[in-house]
Amino acid sequence: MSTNSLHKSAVLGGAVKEENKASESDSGKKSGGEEIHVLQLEHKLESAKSEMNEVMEENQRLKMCLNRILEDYRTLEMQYKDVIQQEAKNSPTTIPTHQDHTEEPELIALSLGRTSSGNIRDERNKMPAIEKPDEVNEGLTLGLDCKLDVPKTLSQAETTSLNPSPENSSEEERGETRKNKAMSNAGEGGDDEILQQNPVKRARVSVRVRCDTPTMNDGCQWRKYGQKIAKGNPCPRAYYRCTVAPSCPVRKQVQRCVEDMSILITTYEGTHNHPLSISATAIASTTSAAASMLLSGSSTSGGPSSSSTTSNLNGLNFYLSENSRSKALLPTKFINIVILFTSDHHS
DNA sequence: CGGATTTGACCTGCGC
DNA sequence: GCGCAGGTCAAATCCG
Repeated sequence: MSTNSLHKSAVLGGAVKEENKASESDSGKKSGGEEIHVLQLEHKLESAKSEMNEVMEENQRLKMCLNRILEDYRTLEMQYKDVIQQEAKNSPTTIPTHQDHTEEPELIALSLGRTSSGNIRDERNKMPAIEKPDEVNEGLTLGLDCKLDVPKTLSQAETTSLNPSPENSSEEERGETRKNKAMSNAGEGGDDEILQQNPVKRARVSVRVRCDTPTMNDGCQWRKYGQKIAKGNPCPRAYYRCTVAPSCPVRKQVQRCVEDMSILITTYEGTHNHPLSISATAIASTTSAAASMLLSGSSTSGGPSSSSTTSNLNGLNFYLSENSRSKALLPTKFINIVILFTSDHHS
């Protein structure tokens, strides 16, 4: 995970040495009239050193982050196995298999890690057909992929179409305009139709960071596609779309907090269907871990309809809340997970 | 000149 | 049914 950063620091270190050599040889040959040049080189050396230190610090943070995630994963894995064993003991004939978790009502499932994108079909494709190689889709993609599973009454065919897999989510990204969706709502089955028929809830992760820059550098490439003045907040809300991969369904909203203008609220929606950069992976995995922790807690204490759950993990404050439109003016199809960065963890 | 951003118009969902 | 607000589109504009 952090090997690229390590490599980066190694390369940086090499560059520093090179410059150091150069400055030494220069100072030996040249006269005092070129001291300015030597000073410039020393200045560069200092800046390179500080940059290297920053990279090393980032490496340390990423390592710690990875360790935390691995620990969480192992803990959850153990708990999962225990639950399986207990359920198998209690009612071995009636308990559904856990691969088929769609039969458990109100269960929130969060996937972290490999996502099998399946076949990205290209019906009604208006965008340039950029065929993604399978190995990209099968690569390690870290992202938030949360869903509320549907009640038992739904058929298997329906439940399989519910999963917000990249196949489904990418369908939104095939250049299909909302106009076309509206026109096709009566006939063809699109995401919106599915969502209307079935109460699938996608996760939205809000990251609140004290940040002076217009946007938080999260390692991804984004393209702005809209801006709105939201009610109750004079600061405009900007809408961004991930442009790392042409079919990536991930979007984010960026808005300043109305109470504290120095706080930047970045809301991520969707799952990346492409490999992420190191810093992006760190953020995605952190949010996923937080969401996993919170969702698992809330699902056992009354389900996601409960108002909110708060927790703390290594200096990060998390709370999970399902926004109802009347309260937060957000679509009810989303579960909103808010992450407060109380320390300067933003990249 | 191509890609990114801006911005007004339009669509959709929800509450009354 | 109407109005409002959020979200998206796409033409115009900007910028490197």
